[in-house]
Amino acid sequence: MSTASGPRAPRRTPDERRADIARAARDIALVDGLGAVTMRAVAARAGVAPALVAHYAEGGMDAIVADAFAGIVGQELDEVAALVADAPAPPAALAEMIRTLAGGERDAVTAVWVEAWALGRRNEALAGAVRSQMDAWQALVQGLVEAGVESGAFGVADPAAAAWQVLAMIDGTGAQALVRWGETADRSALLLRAVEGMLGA
Amino acid sequence: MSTASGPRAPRRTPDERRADIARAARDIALVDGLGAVTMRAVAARAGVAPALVAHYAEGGMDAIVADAFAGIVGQELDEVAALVADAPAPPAALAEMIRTLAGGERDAVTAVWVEAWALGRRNEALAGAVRSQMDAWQALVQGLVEAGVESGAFGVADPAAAAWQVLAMIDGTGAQALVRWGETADRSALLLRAVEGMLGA
DNA sequence: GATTCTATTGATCACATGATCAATACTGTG
DNA sequence: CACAGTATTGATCATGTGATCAATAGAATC
Repeated sequence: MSTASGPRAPRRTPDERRADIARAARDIALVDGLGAVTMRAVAARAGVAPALVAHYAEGGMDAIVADAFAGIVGQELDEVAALVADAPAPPAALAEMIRTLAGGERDAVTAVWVEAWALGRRNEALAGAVRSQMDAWQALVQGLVEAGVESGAFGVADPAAAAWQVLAMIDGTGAQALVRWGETADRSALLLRAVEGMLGA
Repeated sequence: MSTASGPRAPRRTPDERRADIARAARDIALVDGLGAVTMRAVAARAGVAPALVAHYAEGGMDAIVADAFAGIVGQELDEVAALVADAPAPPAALAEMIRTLAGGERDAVTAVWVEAWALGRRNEALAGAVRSQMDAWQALVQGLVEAGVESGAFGVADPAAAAWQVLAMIDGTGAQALVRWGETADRSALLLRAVEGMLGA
């Protein structure tokens, strides 16, 4: 394989190329994990020479990995936020959120989360991105809890703490599922019941 | 550094040497993470040539990593089990368990857990070890919950499910703490309150 | 003391990683 | 069309990984 990369890639705008590379990095992270987001892997996926990836990686590979994480998780957050916004009421929104998060379709994203926690110890850019995304998630869930409290559907004294607990629960079950522990079948249903209990629904 | 490793290591029994290597692997995992448990790193720590580590690694490096994980987590389980056994009643045992797990003294072990979940995707031996340890933890917590239910301290319909939820909560908060998210000060207190709520204490 | 057994090592592969830099080939401008 | 600007590349470095194997050195046995 040496350093070959086929014919020369068509010339593109730096912004376009940057987008291509970022997209390739996200794809790889989802399929093979964040740890597989390597210079050569991204280059191959983007149909480009490894040196070009390095050229556009201003903060080094660490930055590309961090961006891939932020992109994947940010998109998931957007999708779930839309789901929550479309729900008729907080309880339904909560149910929908947990169903989509623990339904099994998003296991790849869960794996990215877990790997990000681990790799964040050695990649400060990634650690920062992880903290940002966690803040965003906290805000979303806290808003949902507050709406439920206001409508009388939830009975919780401290919405911020409750949101934090709900996220911990979701993250914990997600991590457990990564090694295929416990029955994945009704994972989402069990989780929903537990969270409803925590929120006094 | 090449391949130098100082003077020849004193000859030891295969069992002793195996124990030395395993110990070195555990030490490295606790300080620098499971991902740092490499042939050369273990060899250096054990004061031995890299080839000797390979010689004793019958299942390859993957097995050594898996053993390091099992050793670290197994010891933690033993310690917590002793704590639980010594507690006067289930509620006190629960409080003591959460205090020691989320107190901050065991962050290194938490990091090992999270890294094991991530690495378990590529290291089947490790994944197996992770599942075993999770089963053991589930058994411990479930026993604790059942004792509490029997004594009337906890009000829970399904102890197995409750144990699973408690562990998810602990794991989730631990993972979050890895990237230093949220106030670590009263982490243990918040977690205890949440878990008590889940158990109807 | 000589000999056998084996724990231990050095040297070396094959491969993968991130990174750098001069050289190349394309695009748009004059 | 000629030319300047720059996106893209090949080659190469330094480093790190797991693994293998013949050679060595030290202990136990006779």
